[in-house]
Amino acid sequence: MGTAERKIKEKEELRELILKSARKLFVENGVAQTTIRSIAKNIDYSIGTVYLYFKDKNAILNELHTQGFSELGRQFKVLAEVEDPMERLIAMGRIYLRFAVENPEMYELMFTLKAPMEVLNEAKDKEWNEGQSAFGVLKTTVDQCMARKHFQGHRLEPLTFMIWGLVHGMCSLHISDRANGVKLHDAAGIVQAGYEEFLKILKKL
Amino acid sequence: MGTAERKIKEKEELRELILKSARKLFVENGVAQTTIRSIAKNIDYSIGTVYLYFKDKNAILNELHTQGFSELGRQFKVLAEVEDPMERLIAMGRIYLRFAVENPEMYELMFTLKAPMEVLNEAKDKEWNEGQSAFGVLKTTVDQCMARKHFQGHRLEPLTFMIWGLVHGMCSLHISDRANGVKLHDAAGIVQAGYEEFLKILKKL
DNA sequence: CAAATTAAATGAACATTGTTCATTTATGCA
DNA sequence: TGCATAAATGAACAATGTTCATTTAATTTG
Repeated sequence: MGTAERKIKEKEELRELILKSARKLFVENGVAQTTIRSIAKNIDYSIGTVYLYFKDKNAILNELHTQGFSELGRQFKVLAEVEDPMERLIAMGRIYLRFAVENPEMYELMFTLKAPMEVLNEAKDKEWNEGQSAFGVLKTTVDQCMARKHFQGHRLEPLTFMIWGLVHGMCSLHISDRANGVKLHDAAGIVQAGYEEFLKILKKL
Repeated sequence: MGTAERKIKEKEELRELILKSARKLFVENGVAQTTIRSIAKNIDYSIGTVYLYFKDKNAILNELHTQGFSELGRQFKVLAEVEDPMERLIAMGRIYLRFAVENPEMYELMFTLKAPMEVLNEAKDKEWNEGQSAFGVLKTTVDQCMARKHFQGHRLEPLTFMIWGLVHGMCSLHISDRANGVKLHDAAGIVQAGYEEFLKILKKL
């Protein structure tokens, strides 16, 4: 069945095209400003066609949110070369920060917006795998740091959450425009500067 | 002119009524689910009346966002009694965390949602006073800690931003439903637990 | 106090959105 | 070529933010 295979491939290609278009518009104009109509228009298909490939707008958001985690994970790949877990932890934070600052719309989709998570809420027993595995990677690294006698007296899970929160919080304040009041630095600079302070603390732990 | 005064007061009262209704609906059903229509219906006025008192929906969001800062500021009042700046810093964090966990919708309005900030973007040279003064309070406390030889080798502004980010980040992850994957604790518990880890670190600085 | 003027309130109407679905068009097969 | 299936369409609906001509109420004035 050569034709059947081709059709499946074609369907997959259109699906990808929709996602690509959606993403482009998100990045250019923001998630809120991107409508199903604008996505459809962008690829010269009708509104209805988009709904043939995605249940609703949230499904698109969720898919892109997953793509975001794939990309962040890809950027994390270089960390495998870093032997020392503490160094790896530090490098991981840097990559995370850079990703957030360079891809604010994607970051919002991944860590802030409720919409992409509603897909999970609808289907019972669905879990946020992306987040859990990302958290798992961080936790493993922190655990390895602890094995080397760092973070003595700390509890693994809450400490990991705190570190995640620290990095996420600075990104989040920056992206939601709340870090503007801190004027001594350019918008993205304060995030980096804040991280440097964290590193000074890390050295002591 | 007694009548003129009364009219001004009446106008102010209806304005407050709209805000009160809006806030009630926000807290009950979430910001996204609260429409101008539902606000109007809730107080038995027409849609148009709401627009007589507020330019648009963002103006209502902005006003409530400001109310949120007033309330958080009120809760911070007890901190005046805490002499030691480090203790004060710790207590401030606790109050902040509790406020966020107890008032998630308000917190989102204050620190996450873009809409209430758009009011500022429209009018040039307007600043985010609420955020800046809140940041200022935190900065002053950190500065006093530094005067007592804590945080040696750190820079005031970036360190303050880092601490704010740390606390905000955990709240933000919790509220946006991203802390669910961390299963060993109940939803709000992980935020507290994370903060405890931060305190362990603080003791050493 | 009645008429006129001003202020306040109304809700129909519009534009924009997400979403659905009966209809049309294209495609693959006998 | 005709038929059955798949894909695509876009009109139409409901919900939303917003506007504005009209109505209603209140106040002032002669």
